[in-house]
Amino acid sequence: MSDHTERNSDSPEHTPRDFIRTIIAEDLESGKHKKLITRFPPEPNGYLHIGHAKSIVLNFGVARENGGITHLRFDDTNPVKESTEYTESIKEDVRWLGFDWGDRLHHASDYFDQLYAWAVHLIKEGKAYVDSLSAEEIREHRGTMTEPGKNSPYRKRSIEENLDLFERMRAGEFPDGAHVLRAKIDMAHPNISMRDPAIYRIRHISHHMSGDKWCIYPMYDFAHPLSDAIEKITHSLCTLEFENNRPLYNWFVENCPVPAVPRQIEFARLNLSFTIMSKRKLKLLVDDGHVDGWNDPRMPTLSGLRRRGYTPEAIRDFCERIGVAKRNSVVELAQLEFSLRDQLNREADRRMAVLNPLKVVITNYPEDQEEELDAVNNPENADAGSRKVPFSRELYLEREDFMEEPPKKFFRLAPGREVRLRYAYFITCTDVIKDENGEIVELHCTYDPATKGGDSPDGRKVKATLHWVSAKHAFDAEVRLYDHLFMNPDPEDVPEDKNFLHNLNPDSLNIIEHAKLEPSLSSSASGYRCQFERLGYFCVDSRYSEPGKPVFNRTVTLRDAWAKIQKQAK
RNA sequence: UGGGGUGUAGCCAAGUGGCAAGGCAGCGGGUUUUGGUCCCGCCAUUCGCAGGUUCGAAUCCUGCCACCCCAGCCA
Repeated sequence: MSDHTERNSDSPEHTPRDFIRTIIAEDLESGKHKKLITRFPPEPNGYLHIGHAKSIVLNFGVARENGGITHLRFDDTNPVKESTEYTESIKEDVRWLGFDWGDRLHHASDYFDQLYAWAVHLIKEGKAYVDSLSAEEIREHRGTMTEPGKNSPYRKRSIEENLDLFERMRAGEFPDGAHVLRAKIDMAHPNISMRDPAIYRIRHISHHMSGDKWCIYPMYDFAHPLSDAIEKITHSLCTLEFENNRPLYNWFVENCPVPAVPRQIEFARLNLSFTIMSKRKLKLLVDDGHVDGWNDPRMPTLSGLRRRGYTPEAIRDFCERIGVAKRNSVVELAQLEFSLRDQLNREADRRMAVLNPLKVVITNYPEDQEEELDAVNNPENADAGSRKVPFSRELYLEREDFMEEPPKKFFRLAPGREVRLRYAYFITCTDVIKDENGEIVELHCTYDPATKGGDSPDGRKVKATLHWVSAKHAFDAEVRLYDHLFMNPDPEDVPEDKNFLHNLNPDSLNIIEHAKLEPSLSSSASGYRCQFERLGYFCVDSRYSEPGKPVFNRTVTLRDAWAKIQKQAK
């Protein structure tokens, strides 16, 4: 099944980490089930997002831990909204996340014949009937949350008539909406989903899998439990909003001659601060051009996170850390970013890049001299080795790393102050060159040749180490900086007359067209990830990059104590 | 106002009658050629509220309050 490195697989399997694992452990221990089978059942009507990742990690994870298996099953019972474009993206995303369903790829549509047979079975048992009321009339008969519903006048049709009508529905004799097959349960049931729910509707539309074979399609409430039963799913894990449907789920399983009895267990779906998870709303962002597409790096879709530079390991780690419970909750985005940085810190190579360049001339460095300095690739991983970085008389430093009148807690470069250039030399600022508007255009500094490599033989200290790039050797590239797509931690928190679009962050994308990168970055391939020292983790964008002309996305910033100090000062 | 759920720190989350795990965030300190990482320390006398049972209650009982879900021929 999963072939990724199992960082957490050493966790004591005998101590369940959540209520679902506790239930499963009991069922396995009691012998109720000999083998665990779970399933991930997406409807192919959109792209997968980080919320789906929680479900995927849970379903595949719990099976793996217990020597069980997981099916990937497309819940494709509504051809009006589904397509193969979505099934393909879903398979790609599940694979990317690191999970393998093997030969267990299924579709609810694979079971249409069996489902139809069981619908006929229910009719024969007097437990289903064809209703010919209009959709609106059915709604009127349903009652309300506090009042019972009323029986449809068609509820007492004979079994023979129901059989005939249902067969003709299937044969295409009726237009959409003319009839519907309903389970005969109890129109006065306090649980509205038990008030004779529809189980088949007429839809003259071809299906992405079954083509034009059918013009009637089963409803979720009917198809899902029975598909689970057909596949002998032992534990059917879904989100809280289906809790109301569980009695119905069980009713179908109990009233059809199924080969196994699955158990539905509900858990809270993932909510993330500064993020929306609704497929409908994400689609709106795409359709209205607020983002670049489903895989825009600011989107919470798996394809968006992937393009942004997130790793599957980090997403899995996040899903494992947040746990599984029944209480509605909103996880802070910082939690996701922690898992990301945790991995990238260990694995990403370091590089130097200057986003907002300020020219610096080392006045006592020989005009035509150049040298190659050794730079460690990853201080967290000696195996990553080192590289050479060119140094010369003219350099670029980050503008924010110099202040003419530094406040007390600023310990980077300032007039007369000495700092270290990473892997290079100590330099001291001697002059500040300004243009006619008083803007700083250049700095003059001197270097101490004895500090080559960054160590001072006399043991003197500097309070800051800055990243830099040799001007002559710098490689120009576009760098895209991302911020929260929404300004409010709760995007839905808006004034009376507004919707979530009101909270869109106008500064969620900041494009730097000419960042100065160290030359080793010029040949970076799409998807390449590294840390730009002191700035954050970046990756080569898969959409805008061209051979020899990489465009970088900022995946996430580094934690920044100085930024925190500045923020507090305000 | 019917039914189904859920309330433990700023955010997640264990805990199931024996004296409030862990993570994130935050704060303080140490190390550091990234103001990163790492390390150390602090961060709930109290578990939605009020009663009750008990030697002992976040855990059991009663009542109340708050929030979420359900009236698709969506899933």
